[in-house]
Amino acid sequence: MEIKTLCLGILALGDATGYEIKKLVAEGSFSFFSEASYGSIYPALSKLTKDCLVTCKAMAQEGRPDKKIYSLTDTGREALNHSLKRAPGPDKNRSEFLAAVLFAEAVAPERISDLIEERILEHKQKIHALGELLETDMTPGSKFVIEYGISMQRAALDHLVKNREDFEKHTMSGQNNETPARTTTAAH
Amino acid sequence: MEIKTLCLGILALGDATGYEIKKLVAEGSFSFFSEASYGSIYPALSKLTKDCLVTCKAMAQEGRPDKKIYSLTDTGREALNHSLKRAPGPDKNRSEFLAAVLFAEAVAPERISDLIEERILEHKQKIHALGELLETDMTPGSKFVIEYGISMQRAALDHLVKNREDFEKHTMSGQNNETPARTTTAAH
DNA sequence: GTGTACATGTAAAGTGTTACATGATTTC
DNA sequence: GAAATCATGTAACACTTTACATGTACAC
Repeated sequence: MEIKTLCLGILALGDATGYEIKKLVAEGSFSFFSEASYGSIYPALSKLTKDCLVTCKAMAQEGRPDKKIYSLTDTGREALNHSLKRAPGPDKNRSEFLAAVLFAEAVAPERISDLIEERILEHKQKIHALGELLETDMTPGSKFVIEYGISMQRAALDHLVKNREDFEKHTMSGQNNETPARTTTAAH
Repeated sequence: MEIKTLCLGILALGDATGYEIKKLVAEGSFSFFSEASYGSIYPALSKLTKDCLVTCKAMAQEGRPDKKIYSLTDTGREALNHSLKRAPGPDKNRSEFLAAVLFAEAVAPERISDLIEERILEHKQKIHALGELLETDMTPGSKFVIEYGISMQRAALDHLVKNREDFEKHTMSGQNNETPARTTTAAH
């Protein structure tokens, strides 16, 4: 999902400033399945304004840049509607953790236990954080989505707790720190 | 995780060509938590070779470009080890599906049911595909990681099956296709 | 004969992040 | 007095994808 569509969609939920969009994406209902920095949001909003998909009202403020409140136009709503008709692209899940687990197996198996330990803590923290979000954030959609996030975090946590011992046992026995199993050609 | 580190790690599991790395990332143990195209892999391998983190043996072939088999050097192994010492960055989960659900709530609630229906099918297919992978792919690490993927897919599937009815009921009653609830300022 | 698998590589275009620039106000 | 919150914006850089370029060989 490109940032422009993301902004368009967020504005369909209500008027907002660039700053507020950033907060939603960083801490709100969007936090666990999207990302965007100011450096991408502000240009996106400018472009959308230029293309007449949103309008912008500048509100003067003292000691601060004007607050710019963006609203979706009818054209913008149509455009969003149009892009919702196509099936959403597949999820993109990038996990340095999982990669680290696979790599550590070959290069530093003694690291795996710590890796999993820390991960478990992170999941617990995230479940807690999402739980708190649930208390503020209340449209059926955000509720559904945040609860989805909680389900996923719990599933990851459960998997780690249930399978770590078995996995660690396997990697311990094979302690091959400096000489990994080299198969003919990459038969992983 | 940048592509260079990804290549380095994959080569720690065994020698491979760029083509094989691409396949691993597209269909193998890495498929559900990383991504990379030829356009990023080949340049990455060149750079790694230039920096002496990997070496490259060209194998002549008939009617095809030389097959270039890359191997990790000791320096490369050290570099990988070094980067494994830092805690892995947080996962990046981008989901057009979840965004579409949130946006559809405001703009086209009648679309939600289809969206979820298709999603359920996709999860079932992915669970099946990962199950098949399990039968070929067998180091404890890949097994652990693929089973992790299956757990996550199952959790998503379960969540959708269990919560869709309740959620759809809520969005149906509020049928606000053309006039979404506009709060003062983005209180989603 | 059509499509897929094999096999590498480059260039242009797209998309995004990071760091910088600016500065008041409020909370600890 | 230090740090966070509010508020916008640009420029340089990083990274990646897409499309192109170039073929052979085998399966259906």
